[in-house]
Amino acid sequence: MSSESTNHEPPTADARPRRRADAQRNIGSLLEAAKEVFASEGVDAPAKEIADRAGVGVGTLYRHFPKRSDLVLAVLEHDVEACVEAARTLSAAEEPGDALVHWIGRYTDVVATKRGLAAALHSGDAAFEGLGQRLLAQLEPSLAALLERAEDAGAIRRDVDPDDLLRAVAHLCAPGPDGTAFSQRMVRLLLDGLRA
Amino acid sequence: MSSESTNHEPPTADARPRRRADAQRNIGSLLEAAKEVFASEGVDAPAKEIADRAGVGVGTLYRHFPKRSDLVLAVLEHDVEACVEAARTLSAAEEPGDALVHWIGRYTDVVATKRGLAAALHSGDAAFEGLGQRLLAQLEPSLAALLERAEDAGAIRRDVDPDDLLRAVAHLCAPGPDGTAFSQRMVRLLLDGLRA
DNA sequence: ATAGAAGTGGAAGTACGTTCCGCTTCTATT
DNA sequence: AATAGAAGCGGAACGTACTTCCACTTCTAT
Repeated sequence: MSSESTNHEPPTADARPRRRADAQRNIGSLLEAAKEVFASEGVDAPAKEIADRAGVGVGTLYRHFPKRSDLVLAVLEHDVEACVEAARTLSAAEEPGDALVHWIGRYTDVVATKRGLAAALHSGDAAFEGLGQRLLAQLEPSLAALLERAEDAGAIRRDVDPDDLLRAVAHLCAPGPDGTAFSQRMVRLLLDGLRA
Repeated sequence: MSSESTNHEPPTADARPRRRADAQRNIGSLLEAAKEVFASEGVDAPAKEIADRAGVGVGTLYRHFPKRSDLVLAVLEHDVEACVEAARTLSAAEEPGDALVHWIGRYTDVVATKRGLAAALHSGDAAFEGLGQRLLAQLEPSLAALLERAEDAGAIRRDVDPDDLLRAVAHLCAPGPDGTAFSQRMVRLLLDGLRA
């Protein structure tokens, strides 16, 4: 909980001169508060809860993050970047098949760990409009590269779409009575279905 | 849309003397209305919508179906029974492996067709408490029988839990941009993972 | 120091779920 | 057919949450 390095641009990032210092501070507080609240109550926790914990009014929350999905995405940014990075690292360090499996495992963890994320992704709720698309857009290239490499190595079949796979895993990550164990089992089963 | 044959017992069915005729009629109207509304707006449609369409007050809806899951389950009853029946029929008529695949296909249709059902099942929303458990309880024996037969025939691996499979398929059935096509594709992939 | 832009907070409007209870309708009984 | 009491009904009332809006505050460039 120290650095606020990432420069945030919720809406269109363009010819903005600069952002007032207090606004920047509030955005930081909101992100921190949201991370905590999301972890303990899920991504559909009341807006007031987050605003209160951040010490700002709800208006400020909505100003910076008009849709719930903006906030979720911002909180997830770090995880998503880590996934993209991991794809590079794994691809360089492991066999094509292993790299793929390990990366999927990591992605599974990210989604399964965020309480209510999987449900939110497919709730159809307007507040989460586009969340799935945006996550997909960021991760699709990473997975596509891993898949292609595995295909070329003959480790997996050739008819699997990266978007499909990302969506499927996200679906399977809804929390159940036995924590993430169920998710892990099912994702493994799905991966078995991938083999050539 | 003609017969109201099924005798409904939302709560505990026991030493109830009888049910007033108008109440029985209202329950019928509510089920019919709910089926229509669920189909067009999803299982989390506003309660008033359903009550209005049935021509009753919201109080009446809540009296007969205290939790949303009671209503959903009642509407699904017919589909669930058809699934149970299909398990018997398919098991008698087809090869073990084929029977399993066809049955899963049918189950997939049932879940994928109900707008919002998959999302509701894992929303964690209190209103849907126990819905998953109850559906699982009704369908588990059917699938267990099919699985065992397929296992004995050497068609599939032996480490698959019927509950897991039912839950996994239900998860995969959340509606996406391409209708049920995605669900079907993913379930097929999962089934490929099942092979011995 | 100051003008004006940027940002803030929370009240107000909206929507929906759920409960509660006075009133209506049914049914068993005579 | 009349009637008493049980069963059921409707919808107003209340609570919770989302979202918008604008008078007011705070910041920053000059």
